[in-house]
Amino acid sequence: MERRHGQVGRPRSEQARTAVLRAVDDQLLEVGYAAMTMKGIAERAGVSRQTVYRWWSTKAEILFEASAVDAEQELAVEPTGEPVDDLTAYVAALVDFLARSPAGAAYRALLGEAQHDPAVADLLATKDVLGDSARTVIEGVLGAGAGAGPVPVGEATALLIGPAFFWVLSGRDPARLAPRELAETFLRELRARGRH
Amino acid sequence: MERRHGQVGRPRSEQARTAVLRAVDDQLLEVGYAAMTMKGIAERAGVSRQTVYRWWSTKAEILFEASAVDAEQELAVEPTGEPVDDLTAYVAALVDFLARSPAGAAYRALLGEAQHDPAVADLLATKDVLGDSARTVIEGVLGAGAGAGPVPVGEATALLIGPAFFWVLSGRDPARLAPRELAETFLRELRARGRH
Amino acid sequence: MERRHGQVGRPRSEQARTAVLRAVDDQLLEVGYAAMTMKGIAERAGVSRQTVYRWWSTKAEILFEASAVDAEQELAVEPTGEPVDDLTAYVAALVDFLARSPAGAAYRALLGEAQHDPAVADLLATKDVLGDSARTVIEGVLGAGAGAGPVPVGEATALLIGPAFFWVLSGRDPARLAPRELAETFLRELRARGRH
Amino acid sequence: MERRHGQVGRPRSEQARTAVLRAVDDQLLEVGYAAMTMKGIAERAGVSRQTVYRWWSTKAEILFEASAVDAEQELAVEPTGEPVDDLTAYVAALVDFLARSPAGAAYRALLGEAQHDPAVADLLATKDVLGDSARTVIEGVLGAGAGAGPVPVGEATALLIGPAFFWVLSGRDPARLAPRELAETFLRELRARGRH
DNA sequence: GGCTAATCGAGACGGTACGTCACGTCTTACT
DNA sequence: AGTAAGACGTGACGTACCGTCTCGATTAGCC
Repeated sequence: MERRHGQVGRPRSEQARTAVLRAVDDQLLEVGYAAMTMKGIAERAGVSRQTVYRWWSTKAEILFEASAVDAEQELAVEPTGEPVDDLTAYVAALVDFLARSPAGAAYRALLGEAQHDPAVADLLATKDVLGDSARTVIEGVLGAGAGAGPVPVGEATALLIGPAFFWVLSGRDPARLAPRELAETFLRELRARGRH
Repeated sequence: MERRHGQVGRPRSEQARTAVLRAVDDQLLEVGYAAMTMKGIAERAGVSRQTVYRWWSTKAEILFEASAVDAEQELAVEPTGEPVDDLTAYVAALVDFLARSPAGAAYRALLGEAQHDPAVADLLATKDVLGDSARTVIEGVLGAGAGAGPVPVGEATALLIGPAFFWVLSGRDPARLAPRELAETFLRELRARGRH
Repeated sequence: MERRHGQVGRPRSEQARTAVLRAVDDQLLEVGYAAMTMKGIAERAGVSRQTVYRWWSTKAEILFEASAVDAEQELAVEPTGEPVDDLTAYVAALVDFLARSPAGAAYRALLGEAQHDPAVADLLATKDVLGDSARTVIEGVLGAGAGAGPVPVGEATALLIGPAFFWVLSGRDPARLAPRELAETFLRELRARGRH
Repeated sequence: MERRHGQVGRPRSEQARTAVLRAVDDQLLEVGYAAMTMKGIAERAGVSRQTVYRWWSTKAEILFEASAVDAEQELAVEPTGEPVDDLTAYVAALVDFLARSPAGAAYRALLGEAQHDPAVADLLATKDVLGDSARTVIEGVLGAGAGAGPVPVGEATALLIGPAFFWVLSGRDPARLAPRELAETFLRELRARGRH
């Protein structure tokens, strides 16, 4: 009776899985997060409602799985060796992501839900997309181990991301944001604190 | 047939209005924004559902009306004449508001909704609670007309609010935030830009 | 605040009620009891599912309400003064009802359900359609107060109804049943017992 | 490669078959016919759902196979040579079967289903459990070939079974039934008709 | 004091999505 | 070929809230 290796029963349909992830992306753009329903996703994916529920509990979970990979890619910047340029590129990528990318729309929707739904907050807490990307850039600029310096990485992250984050989420025009100035401001502050 | 002045018919019940606003506040704390329903609000207020719909279209509208005044009060700081102290007090008030106050919970819920619901975004755009309070403080520190200086007020606002805003909304622990350091950082940057 | 007389709220829609009762009758004939669903009834009636559930809990309840009146009418026979004729007419009506009438099909379906669903059994127990009609006929033949005679009415009822009831429910051909013989048998037995 | 006689491949598991039949009996008593499901039977039997479906189409089929043998046994009475006693014993057995025996509960459930499900009606028509047992008793009393007498066996069967059958299926209390009186009534009628 | 008109409560209405359940079929690996 | 396991599409279940509607009752200004 015992089964030692290999899976038992019919294997999960990879086709169904990707169809759902694609459907949730489409639905987000077409009808928006609020109007998105489990039923609608299933129908759009050509998959039964039961199958959706078998693998995901909420639309937030599906959206998270569907957008996490994209988010990481869109927030990665190649280091050039020049701190100001790297930081500027990152801030620009951040604004693009938050304000213009589909994956960013998903992220904003989830972060919005997280403000009043603890389950979604927990979900987002499993992967700090913004914080991770910012830390990577900051450490690339300062050298690894920068967190041991005068500014803890967590706080530095907030200084770097905060202004752009607030700008976009409060509904301000992303075109009126100057990534290079934010990058320079951040660098200036790092150096100022270093002098103490 | 036309009536030029004065309303005809039974006047709106002020009692019903305040009961609804109170109910929406209570419900937010008790069940949270997501689980809040028009039906629940009506029942909690001891008012018919029709009456709620007669005066508000969505729970967001009610919540906005119920929390706007509180928000303004909680974000106002008395000027002391000492820039660092004023800014520190403001940042502290901001964190308290966002992370600990009921009115702040309402604001975060609405801002969250706004990320995926244009109607709520429009609603929030009618009153820039955070921006206005920040501008008041900044102008108090620099003197009015500071916006004409080297840093536009809008951008300065983002620099001041951004880090704390991101910190709280991304689910980080508000206790680990140092308002005074953020205030000093902000002041340093203002002066640095002034030297150009 | 107190309301002394008259109904409160929107009154129940008589149109919806009759549409549902009619729909359940139609569905029984068209798709049969087993394939009948609350959803199907609602759609057929042009009524929302919620409205059906508001007034009835199960399809059995609806069917019972829809067929009870018909059943009573179909089982009523006019007394002629001649016992054998009255009893024969009744048995004939009983066979017609059970084997050929829509209301009888409803009754058989409900009685069938009642064999394995206590809720339906309770429902049927609220109105003994067959027993009542038989008692009326028997008392018409013997004179009221016949129950005080040698044969309790309950038992007499079983003697009169039983054979035809078994015949139809066990799937035998109703055409091969001779109502007059059953009526004569019943009368003979009544007299035989009277002689003891 | 070809195999000429005997079956090819793994033979049907007798263990699985009996486990299913036992499970369906258990389930009938524990949860009742209505709440009995193919899934539940399979799990209870420790057998895969597919295996159940391979050998039976519906729960009615399984139940029929599981209870038919028991039914026959419970309705068989040993002849004593005394007509009244034999008939009385039979009626008593019939009432016990219908009202108190697990196999009888299965029979009632199936007969109930048959009232609104033609497939079940066909199934039951393959074996006239009640009719056969009654015919055996009647022929034992009258001598074989009794059907050629004044009362066709089919009709006699209905006279003998009908009252008790109606009594139980219409939900009346089986304890208030007098088997001996029904047996005597039946005998009286047989003799009365014989005199014509 | 009667009339008109808008509000209020209650609650029924048609909708639509929810999350669950059982159905009967299928696709694996194993025996 | 039979079996256990379990995913699949299907479709009804009963519930919840949506926003609208129809009632009777209430409360004001106006004639």
